[in-house]
Amino acid sequence: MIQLTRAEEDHVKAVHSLSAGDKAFTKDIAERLHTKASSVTVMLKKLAEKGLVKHEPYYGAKLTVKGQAIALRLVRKHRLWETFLVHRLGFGWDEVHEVAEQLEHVSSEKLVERLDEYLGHPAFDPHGDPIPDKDGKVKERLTVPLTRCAIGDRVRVVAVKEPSDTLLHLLDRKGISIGMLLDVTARQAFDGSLELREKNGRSYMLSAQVAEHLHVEAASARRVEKT
Amino acid sequence: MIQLTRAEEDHVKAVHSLSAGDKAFTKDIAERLHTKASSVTVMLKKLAEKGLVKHEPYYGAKLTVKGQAIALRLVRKHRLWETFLVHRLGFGWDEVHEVAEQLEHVSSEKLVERLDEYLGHPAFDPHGDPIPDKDGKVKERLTVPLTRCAIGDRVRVVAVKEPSDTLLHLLDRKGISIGMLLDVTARQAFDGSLELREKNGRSYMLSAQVAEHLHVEAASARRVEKT
DNA sequence: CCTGTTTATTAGTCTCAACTAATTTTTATT
DNA sequence: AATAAAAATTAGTTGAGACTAATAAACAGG
Repeated sequence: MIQLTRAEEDHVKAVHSLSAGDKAFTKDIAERLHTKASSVTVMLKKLAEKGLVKHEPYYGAKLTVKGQAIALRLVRKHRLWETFLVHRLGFGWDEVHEVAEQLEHVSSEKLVERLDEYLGHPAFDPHGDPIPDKDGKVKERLTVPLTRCAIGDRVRVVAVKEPSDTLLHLLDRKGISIGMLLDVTARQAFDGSLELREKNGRSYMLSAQVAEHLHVEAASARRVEKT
Repeated sequence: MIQLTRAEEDHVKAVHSLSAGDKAFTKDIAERLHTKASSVTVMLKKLAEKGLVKHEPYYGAKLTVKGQAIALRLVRKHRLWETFLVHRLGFGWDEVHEVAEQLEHVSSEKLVERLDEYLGHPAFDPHGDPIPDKDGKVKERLTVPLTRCAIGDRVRVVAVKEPSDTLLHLLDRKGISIGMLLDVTARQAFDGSLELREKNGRSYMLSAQVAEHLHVEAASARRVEKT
């Protein structure tokens, strides 16, 4: 198991999350890492030499199998730490990203496995994103953005995608959280905003922008997770 | 609160632990950090400019008040993490130093305070070393090396000083741990080795080298700690 | 008190990972 | 198709933090 520098790990992870199915582009990686395109190019060349990345100059980068494995281990660590921070230390879900970003670079196989065990092998993190297991396997779920739902649907909130601190803060304010069971009661024609109702009668108004980030599954589907 | 690099933090901590009361020497710092004296000199100059260290060339270094505060925060973090690893994740006390060394550099005020709370504000770490509180205060105890004890003394093991992995491993093998109540039953004239007996009748033989590292307090003194 | 040894410092080099500026390639627009 | 705009790469600097080699200061033994 090769030991990478922090910068190398950051780049591998960025390529991973920016190359959904396809390639990641230099500019986007630079933006993600708050760095410049030229620095990224150099790093991609280095990672290509190490066999972690396939880099086609001017056409983007994707991970090799080896790179994938490393990225998944980093994602695993990141999400386990987020889970720890929220479920054990009582952090708000809008406060954990930064810290987990640091913790994920601590290198100790044993630490990760013990932490996983301590948390009860959670399958999803506090934002609803799947946590890869020791072998990089993730529990897939069929989820759709709330915007895709029809009036009358009964759904369960299972994830917040691209969870910026401001979005999470807004959801906290409105009282929306992972696991909630909601009925879609109305959609405004003017702005696409949604009205939702909980079985206890409480109702919620969400803008289309917010609803786009909330992923749900049909309420009938049984939940897989429980941390 | 100035943000230091990892190397800077390591040097501050090294000066702290090597300058017990007095000064820390370049050579010793270098040895501690697995680096060379020349590198240390350069770093000391830098830390002196930042006002964290008083460096008298050729005569060693000591921390300023500012440097002290930083060192104590690092020690606090290190020992809290060690406690977490042992008491929550079930690590052996001989396995935690390396990992805590990494974790102590994670910078998040909130994380440290939450962790402290989660662990129940422990006053001592798994090796018996005191954990500075938020304000850098440590609970002092009057302890002596086991070698200083007389035949017939009843003592409680409270700390393992300079706990190398090999020493801790040996103690594990012999079944010696923090908190044990022991009677000093004999001392061999030939090599200074000690014989000790537990109230349950089990007896232990410890070499003088080992006994030197085991710090104890008179058994009558009530224990301060409980994690 | 001199001299060899130990310890520290200075000077100069190297690697990593960032940067800016200049150049090249691709893409988009007329 | 020509050219402007956008994106990527290359070249050359910089700073941090390590290193080696050379020099300087402090110390210890005779």
